[in-house]
Amino acid sequence: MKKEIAKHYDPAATEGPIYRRWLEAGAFAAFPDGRGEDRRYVVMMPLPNVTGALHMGHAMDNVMQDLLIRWHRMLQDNTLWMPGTDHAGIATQAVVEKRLFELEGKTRHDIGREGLVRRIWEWKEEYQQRIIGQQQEMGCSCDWDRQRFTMDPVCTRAVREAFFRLFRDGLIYRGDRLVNWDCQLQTAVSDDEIVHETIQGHFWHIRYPVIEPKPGEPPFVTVATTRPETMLGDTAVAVHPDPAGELERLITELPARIAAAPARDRAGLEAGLEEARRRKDELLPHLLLLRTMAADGRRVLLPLLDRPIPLILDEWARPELGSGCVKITPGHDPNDHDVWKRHRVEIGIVNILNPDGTLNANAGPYAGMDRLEARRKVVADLEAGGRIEAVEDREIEIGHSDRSKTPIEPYLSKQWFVRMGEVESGILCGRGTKKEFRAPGLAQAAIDATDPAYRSPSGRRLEFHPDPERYRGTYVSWLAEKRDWCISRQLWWGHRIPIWRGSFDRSALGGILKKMPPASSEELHVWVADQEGNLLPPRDEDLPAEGRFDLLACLRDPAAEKAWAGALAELGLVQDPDVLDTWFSSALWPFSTLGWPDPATAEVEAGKPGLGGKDGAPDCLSTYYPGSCLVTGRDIITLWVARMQLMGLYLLGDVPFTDCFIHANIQDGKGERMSKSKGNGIDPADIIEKYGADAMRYVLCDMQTGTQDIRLPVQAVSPYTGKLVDLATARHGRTVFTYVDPETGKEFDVLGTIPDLPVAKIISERFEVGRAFCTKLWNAARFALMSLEEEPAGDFRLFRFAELEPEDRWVLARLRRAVEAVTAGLADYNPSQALGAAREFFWGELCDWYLELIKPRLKQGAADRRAGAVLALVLDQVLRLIHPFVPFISEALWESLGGLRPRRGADEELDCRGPLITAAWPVARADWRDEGAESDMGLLQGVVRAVRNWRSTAGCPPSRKIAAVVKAGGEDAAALVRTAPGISHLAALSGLEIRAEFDRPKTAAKVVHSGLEIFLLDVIDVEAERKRLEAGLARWRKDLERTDKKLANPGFVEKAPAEVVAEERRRLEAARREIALLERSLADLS
RNA sequence: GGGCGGUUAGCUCAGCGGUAGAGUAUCGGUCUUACAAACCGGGGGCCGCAGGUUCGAACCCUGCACCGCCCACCA
Repeated sequence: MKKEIAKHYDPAATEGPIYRRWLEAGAFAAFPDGRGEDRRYVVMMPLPNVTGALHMGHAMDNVMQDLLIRWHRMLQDNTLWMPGTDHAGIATQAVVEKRLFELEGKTRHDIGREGLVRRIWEWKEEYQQRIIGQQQEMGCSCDWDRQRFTMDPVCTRAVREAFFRLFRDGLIYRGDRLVNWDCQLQTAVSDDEIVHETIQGHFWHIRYPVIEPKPGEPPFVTVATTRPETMLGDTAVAVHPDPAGELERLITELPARIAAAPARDRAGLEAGLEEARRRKDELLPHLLLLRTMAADGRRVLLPLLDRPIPLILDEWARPELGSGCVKITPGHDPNDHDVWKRHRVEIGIVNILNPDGTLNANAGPYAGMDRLEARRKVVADLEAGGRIEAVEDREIEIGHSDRSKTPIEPYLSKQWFVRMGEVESGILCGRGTKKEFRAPGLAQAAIDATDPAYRSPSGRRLEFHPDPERYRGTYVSWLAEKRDWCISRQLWWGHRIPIWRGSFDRSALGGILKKMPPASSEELHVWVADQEGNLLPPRDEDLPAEGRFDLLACLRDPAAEKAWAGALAELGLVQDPDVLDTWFSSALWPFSTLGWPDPATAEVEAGKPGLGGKDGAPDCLSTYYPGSCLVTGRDIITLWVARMQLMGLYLLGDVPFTDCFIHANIQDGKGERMSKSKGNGIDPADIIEKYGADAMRYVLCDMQTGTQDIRLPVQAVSPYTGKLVDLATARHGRTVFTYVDPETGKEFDVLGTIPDLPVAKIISERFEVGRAFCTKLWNAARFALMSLEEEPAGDFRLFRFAELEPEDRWVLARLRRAVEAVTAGLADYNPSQALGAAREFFWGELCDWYLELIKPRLKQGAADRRAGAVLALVLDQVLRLIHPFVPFISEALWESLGGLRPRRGADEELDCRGPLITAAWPVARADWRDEGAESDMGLLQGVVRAVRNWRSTAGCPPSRKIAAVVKAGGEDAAALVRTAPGISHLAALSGLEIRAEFDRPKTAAKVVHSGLEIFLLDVIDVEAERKRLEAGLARWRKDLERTDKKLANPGFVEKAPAEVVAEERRRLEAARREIALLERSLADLS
């Protein structure tokens, strides 16, 4: 079968059809089968949010996964890559709400919960399609039939089951906490969803008058704040219980710390010491007085509201800072909240905020104002009342919501939490499984799972790559805080919390508990919570005699809900309106997608493969859990990796994956992380359109070297001049998405967000490397295929390594090394190294040397079939090696190769059936070693390079053939005889003689290479020749001098390892030899 | 404020104790029948700065400077 191969590679015409063929062949599909545990490879895709389209950072993430998956598929593992998308609760709702307001001027309250959720589903459908389209364009070989969304029925069921189990085990509680409140989205957000920004602010010092001061007592105390409006919620002023001792301790300890501190910190510490001493002398009497007043129960009057509040003693008030006194606002400051917890009986707690950020009735005359407006008014009123002692300008760090970009307010509200820390008597992990074990607490279980010395009951642990210790440090240090995880969000988009609750007085509680529906403990779990949030068993006789209590009832699944929710409602319990943090459902992703808790009954969409076992085959959960490798960026380690680990360990008794590959982040030309919101993101589709998917993948793999981050400078093609504009230096226009063309001063857009501005295409010359590689691959294959066309495909003969020519054996020996190097690079999570090894073999050895060498043999046709057979074999192996990196072009060439040469191999016939995507990964054959051939080729390359070098400096083009004589004897001569035809061909010689003795004719040039003298006849230009020889001599003399000096150093000779010294001696000898030859050549010239 | 990482050719990055590397850009040459999106050849580096350890330092140690990332409650 003859098939024309196009002269140029056209990615756009090739990629789509190839991808469709893979899909039709079911090449991405995974099914449980008989392959053992060590032959599975499972990757769970980090779920892209459905908030928007993907950028190059996602492309990196997806390409890394596809690389590993394709490699393992070729290793013949049972390979599952589970794709999916995340509902991304807060982020998606924020985007849709924003759009609703911009386009229709409506808020979520105008269209209601149902209406908003419906719109978010519409948005999700649109962006999910867009994301899948992008991933398919990149060549991602995920099992699309198994694709999941975090709000699919099967995932939702897992969320509910996980919640039920955590709740039953007392690991979920409802607490009165200060949370990070987003006043715009009106929800709590987690610490991880906050970004801190430094802004210019003020520090106000305010005087609170002392109520009826006694003689000698100060008329007021001064406190300071950056948020003056919070004073409306003050319930105390604190002073340190032992200011003298505290200052003394500082003065004693600081000198030691100063001595140990780095120089740059010293000045600050010394100033601190000086200040502490000054305070001891000047401020201490005042503080001691205040302490006595506090102990005496004295009070101060809160200005503006004229509310008496107590002076209290608490260590939070640091005598070395500010006035030594601190206002206490338990409702709006986390530290003050802690103070309140220590002084519950003495002081109150006041919430002054409404959920939307306006002040409530507790703010008295300021009620109804926005908090920032109130701040101005409070300051003005305090000033008018002479209460402001001083105002300082100061840089302050303000937490902003990552989603709405508005300042976060600490806000007192009831939220749901997962208990991360140790639990008395520990927690049972993997309950009901064979891997059941006890752990001190959720966070500790996840920490232990990464300890190299630790062996889980399953024998598995988690390891990070490519820098195990560094990333483990990030993971452990975050988990070690064991901060309870706030899982409730006041949103409408997400998994509803499956709790029905009511608040009852102790007197009513007994009766309610008696009337609880007769649901089994497998359907319903009930806790009673006291005002502190402590969980108590719902037994009337065990409860405290009085107080107010929350009754919390969790219904396990929709069936239980259907059966008993009505009964709960009749008792006065209502379902909690909140939804779960999006990370709660994504933490379950490694097993919720596989049908946990029961694959047999997992509900999947029509037409999708089921998750239960069929015809005796195991089910998906037992086959694909635990998974293999999670591929993601550093920032996700705490947000997601840690949470998947602890959920997997708790619910299934095993780590969800054993390896975590942390890849580099993509930065823009300024070195800032690429992100859509920054406006510096680029759509992989732009790059694919211009350079092709393989070119993009090639470059992403090549950039992934193991360092932190990768700079990707991009340029825009100016829509005004057509010239390139470097976005790293261009000025922004009216938004971060627009830039100003430096030449015309006109503005353009890069994302198509501003309707009236022209859009500039984005390019990055980095990707030209990838395109060049594809072109080279295409051309080399085209040459090979054209050559192979010459002979009939039918008469395949399996040649033996030993019967091949030296260059054939050389290329196979090099192939063997390349297979080892590529495999090792992939195993080490170093795609760049793996790709480099493949490229070096393909380009630097196969194309540059082997193909050129065998051209004459290929022309001989039937006389020597060996070159063609080796060529087909090596091309086969190169395509396999390169396929995970550049899947489209390699698959296309594989098809052409198969058409011409369906049977390939040497020593052993290869299995070449089927598409490349499922072909076997190359094996490094131990018997393809040939040091003799490699040394012959080394000589050939050296001589050819020497002649080319001379040609270049002498300006003698290859079209001018030259006769040459090499003076050599012994083994060198024998090797030259073997390689002479190749040398002649590659160095464009008209003839090459090897002689033991030869005197240079006057018309010959001479070049030397490793002791050999090469005479190029009838070419001489004496002056040019002299200059060239002198330059060579200078280089060698410099080398000799360096080596000589090194060997003359007795320290070196005595202390350096013997082989290093021997190597230097060899160098010295080589230099002397070359110098002697060159000197003789120079002498010959005259 | 704490932690982690980076600083090597114009650019993007390897190398991490034994003569400074790749790709790209640049310069010179070549249309050698697969490939000018190529081939051949060349130039270009106080390996951020200052000390130290070592026979020997881009590499190890200690400072300093600048850049980036993560974490953080200082009134």
